[in-house]
Amino acid sequence: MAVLFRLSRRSYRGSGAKPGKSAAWYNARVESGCVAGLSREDLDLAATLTSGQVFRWTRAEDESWIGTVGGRRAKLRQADDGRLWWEADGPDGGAFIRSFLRLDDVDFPALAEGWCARDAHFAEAWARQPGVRVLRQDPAECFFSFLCASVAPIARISGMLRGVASAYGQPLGCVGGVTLWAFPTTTQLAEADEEALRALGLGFRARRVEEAAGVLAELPPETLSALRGRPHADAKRELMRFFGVGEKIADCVALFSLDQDDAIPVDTHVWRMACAWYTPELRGKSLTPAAYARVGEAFRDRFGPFAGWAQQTLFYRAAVLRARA
DNA sequence: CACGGCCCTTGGG
DNA sequence: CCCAAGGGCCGT
Repeated sequence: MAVLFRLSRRSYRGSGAKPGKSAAWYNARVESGCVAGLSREDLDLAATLTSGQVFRWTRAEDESWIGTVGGRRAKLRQADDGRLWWEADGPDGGAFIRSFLRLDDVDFPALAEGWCARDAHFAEAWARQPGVRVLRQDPAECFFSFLCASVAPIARISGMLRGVASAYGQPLGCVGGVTLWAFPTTTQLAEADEEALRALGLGFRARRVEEAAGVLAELPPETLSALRGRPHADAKRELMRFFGVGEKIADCVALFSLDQDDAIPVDTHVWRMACAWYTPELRGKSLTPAAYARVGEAFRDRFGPFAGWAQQTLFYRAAVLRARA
């Protein structure tokens, strides 16, 4: 594992020239299939893709969802009976989709049943919206997504990331009426300077993205994905070496892309719920590192090794459903 | 260690 | 028009 160094502000500034993206036709073989035996409790595709863990999926006119994962295009549609119809770039499109949705390694309804019996607040959130899974994202896209997510509503995060992808990522043509770009590689993203990123609406996040891309471009491409399987504390410490990455963002990356299912990202919503329900002794206090650790402990104590999944259902209720109300 | 000021912008009321 | 939005850093 390469050692990552937290950089101070880089003196070098790139030219800002955008990489050529004209002659990029993507010709991977498209595969298709169906995942049978899925219920709405196993997966609610629409809720999962709008739950604030991914930001570049769009709904097509035929109710299907179009997006990319790690440079592969995918089209997903969940039928009323729960079955999931998919199209994706090969090879092994079916395994690729199952991995993204974590269908093979997490029995979500079984976990939720236990949590409903144990926790009335989870039960209420689950009754309103079951099937909000935690995805296995591409670690690099997840990392930059949450670097852009500071103090921004989901709609704005989506706008920033679409801008970044279309400016610096590989064009992948049009699927179901939706124009797709791969999320830029760190090498491509390292071409962006702060000014260009600010022009895309990133605001104070522009410097953070520029510096992180510059660091990652000098490291092996698998640097972030190599954090999978590392102890949570180690992975978190590595991530927090980047300027702009604190505990919350590190936990988001760990949970949503590194299979760290017990990571608890403590944002304002989770903090409020914790103070109200799980850690009343923290009411009125500020979210210090000690308090942050205490909230994570309380969630893990209550929900166990997949506490991050419980957190996502509670977050969906507190943030997404409330925002729509 | 705890607290507050500050950073950018924009979607939505 | 105004506000709040899934933070983090840097001072005190």
